[in-house]
Amino acid sequence: MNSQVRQQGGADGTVGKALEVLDQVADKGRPVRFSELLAETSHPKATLYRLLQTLTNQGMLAYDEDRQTYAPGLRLVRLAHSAWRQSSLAPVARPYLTALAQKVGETIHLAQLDRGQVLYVDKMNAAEPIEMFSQAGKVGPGYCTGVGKAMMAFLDADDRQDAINRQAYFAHTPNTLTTPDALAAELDRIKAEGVSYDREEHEPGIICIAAPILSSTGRVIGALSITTSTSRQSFDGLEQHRAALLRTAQDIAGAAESWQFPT
Amino acid sequence: MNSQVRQQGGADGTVGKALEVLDQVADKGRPVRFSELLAETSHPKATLYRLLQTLTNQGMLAYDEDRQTYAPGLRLVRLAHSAWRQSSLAPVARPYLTALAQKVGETIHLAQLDRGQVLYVDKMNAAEPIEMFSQAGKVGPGYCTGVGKAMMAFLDADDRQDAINRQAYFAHTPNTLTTPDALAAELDRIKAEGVSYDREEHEPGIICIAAPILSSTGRVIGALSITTSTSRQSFDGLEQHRAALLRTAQDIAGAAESWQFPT
DNA sequence: GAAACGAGTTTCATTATTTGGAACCTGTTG
DNA sequence: CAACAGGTTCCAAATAATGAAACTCGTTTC
Repeated sequence: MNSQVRQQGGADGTVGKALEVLDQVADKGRPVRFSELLAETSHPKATLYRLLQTLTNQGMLAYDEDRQTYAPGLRLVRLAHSAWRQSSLAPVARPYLTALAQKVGETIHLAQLDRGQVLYVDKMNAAEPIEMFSQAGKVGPGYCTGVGKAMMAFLDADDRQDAINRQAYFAHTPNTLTTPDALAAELDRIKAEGVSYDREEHEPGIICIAAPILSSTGRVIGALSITTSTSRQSFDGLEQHRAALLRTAQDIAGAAESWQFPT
Repeated sequence: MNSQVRQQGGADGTVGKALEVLDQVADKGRPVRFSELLAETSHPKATLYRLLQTLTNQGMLAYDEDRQTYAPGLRLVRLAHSAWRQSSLAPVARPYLTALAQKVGETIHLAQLDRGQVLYVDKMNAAEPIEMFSQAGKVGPGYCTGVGKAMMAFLDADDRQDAINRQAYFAHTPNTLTTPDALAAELDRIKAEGVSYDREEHEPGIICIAAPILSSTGRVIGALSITTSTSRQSFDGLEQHRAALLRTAQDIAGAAESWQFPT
């Protein structure tokens, strides 16, 4: 039913269940009725009811009395504000992204890895002005995006295997890698080469070149990509930007390193 | 110690406690150590430890092994993406804000009420490009901001009283209203007049004019403000924008009304 | 207009989870 | 090397979550 990756393995207690419900509501992308959630969940009526009550009570969900629907609550927006500022690369990387976007004239994505999935934390659309949350916070698959593969390639063995296992391997296009083995092989190539490509593996006509952002100790902290469409640019065109991309990735890594919070 | 408003009255069960801890970490605004949290909380060591474990496990917190610190996790960013799109006025209001910002050439804020506090969901800075989460998600006090007072003024009796009770009444400036009675009186005036003002009540030199955004049934769904500084504009200058402000508020209300999700 | 229905809410004895004091690690400091 | 501080784990007692069933209340059906 859901071609996305499963995320929370084991439920840790009540909190885990509550957050699972929260995700369920959020994933819907629109206000949901109690019964709709009930149909999808394994929890009995009363349990689901109380979980929703608690979450609503806490402002994590908003309940529309008129329509009898639940939607993600504003408290999340408040919390995310902190999360974005602290745990994401975005604030630090902003200036570098801007510079790169202007230089290459293509769309730049900044992403981080969240449980095997790609979480876009910033986007720069050379031409148009920035779109807020409409882009930051979006998630995408790890196995068929440039940034996803770039980050996975540089994980250590355990985490890498874990990430490989979490993928959904849905064939979005004829070029999509659809087996763990194929992905693993591609990751090896990427690690050797230093950059990854999306060869229309996610959406037809969309290609990109991506590079990981690595800390001085070699840990993956994010990735950066230059995206374009086959109608605008050839693959060779992207290749031209390789140096600038790698340079920017390094710059961001450096900035992130030095800008650790004052303790 | 904390001059802000208390938010979650009673703890609902384990989930409530976990979210309380989450807030605590988020409010710090920087990575925190276990012991630092322990010192502030009433929970015993073991309990706090397990709550943090659970939250980290779930991706609501991120744990930095090297530094042994906790920070809000990326899962929040993902969730907030949904929340912002669904529960906030921002996506609908965007075009109207842009138009208004260009017309008046001042900073525009769009806010909603979250438990007596003002939550800014969008901002338009006529001149500069938009800053992402750095503005959206920010919270402010209700009793001494234009948008806060505008929203409170149009709540129904119960909610209004509740909101009045939740305020901290800290005297940020000599003009700040510091008693529930003074605030109530001001709210009456605002309700009669239709717009509210911030007369340097929050920050010296900063003034604004704000209007509520009301649904067709009269429910408060948000507020809108035009902000400037005394050095740039007089009070009368702001007054000039009253009509445009009210007009925009109405337009947004209309747009929000018709753009309810397809059920 | 009564009866059946569907969606949501509450009850209560049972069961499973959370609790927290204290003991236990483990790397640091005097 | 002993004392220590910041973390982590144990386990019996206390508490909170569970879920089948009963109950509202507003609709639809006969």
